[in-house]
Amino acid sequence: MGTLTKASTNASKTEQALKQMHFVEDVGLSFEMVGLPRMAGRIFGWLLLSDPPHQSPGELADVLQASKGSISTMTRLLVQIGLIERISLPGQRRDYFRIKPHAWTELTKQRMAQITAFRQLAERGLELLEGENPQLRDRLIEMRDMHAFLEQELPALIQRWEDR
Amino acid sequence: MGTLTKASTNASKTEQALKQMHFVEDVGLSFEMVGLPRMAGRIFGWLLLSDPPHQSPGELADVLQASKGSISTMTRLLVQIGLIERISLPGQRRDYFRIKPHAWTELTKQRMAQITAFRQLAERGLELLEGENPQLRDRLIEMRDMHAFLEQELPALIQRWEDR
DNA sequence: ATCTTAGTTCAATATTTACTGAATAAACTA
DNA sequence: TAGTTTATTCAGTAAATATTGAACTAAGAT
Repeated sequence: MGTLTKASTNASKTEQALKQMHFVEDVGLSFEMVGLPRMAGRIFGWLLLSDPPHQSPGELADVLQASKGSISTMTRLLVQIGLIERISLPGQRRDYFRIKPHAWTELTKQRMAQITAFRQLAERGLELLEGENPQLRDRLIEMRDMHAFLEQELPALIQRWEDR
Repeated sequence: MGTLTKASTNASKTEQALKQMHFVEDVGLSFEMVGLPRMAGRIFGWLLLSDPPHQSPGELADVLQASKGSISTMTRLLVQIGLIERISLPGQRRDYFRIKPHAWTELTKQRMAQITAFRQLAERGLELLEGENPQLRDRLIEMRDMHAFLEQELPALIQRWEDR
């Protein structure tokens, strides 16, 4: 665990644990910035550091000092949006959660759905302004075209990432 | 205003107005999906359809049936994140709001900041796992690399859009 | 200068969202 | 089967956020 060689030359265990919890807290805040619940971020943050990488709901409730109910709800959400997955290990009794490999490409694909939604919205707007002064339509044309552009280009970008 | 030639062959004015309000409501919902206040979305939605494209706070409060305070707060927010701008017309008395040209590239740049934040978070995580089993570090390496990739590639993509 | 109209600020309120904890269910253990 | 452990559901509560409306400010009109 030591930063240098073996045991603790510098950071004590509790110091390290404190830094970890600070990290977890900050992931929570970042999730809020993106419109997701803070507790979902805390769970994700802990799963980024935990050893082993898979943790049971009980363990999560324990280290994050959250209720089981909260853990249950938030893991369900995280599974649903594709950031974590539920795994059941061979011999072991129950199941665990871990960060889904390629979680981030999942999230980007998620955003694609939003982009599509905005493009469709722009198209609905254009129907409403059908026959109107072209100047009035420009706003919506830009909105539609921009999102159509991203809809076309992002998958290629993701592909490049996956093939890297 | 008619969909076909001049006056109303089909949709009456109130029908049209209803559809417009439905559209405005849906933009509000879409904004919520992205983590912005619904009222900000309503304002933006109305500014996508309004004739003229610039509207005064009073007009906004009026059509959206919201309080002046709400309009004031939300226009401030929208200006701040770069989606709308305040304009003051030559002869006219006060100022108006309209959708900022290139509002959408602004928003995309905004998201760049989030991506940077996540990359930095991943790097902090890696420092915490320094010297640990490489398998444990993989999660954070993927997170860092993915965001670094986007940080590098998105500006080029936006550039291509602007040069189109 | 006074009146009128329009906009902003901010404290109070309403609404929404996150979180907890008790009750319930499910699954292994003995 | 009864007992133990662990997870889920859900109603209630706490906390955060959005929204209103009254008081204040500023600027044009008379």
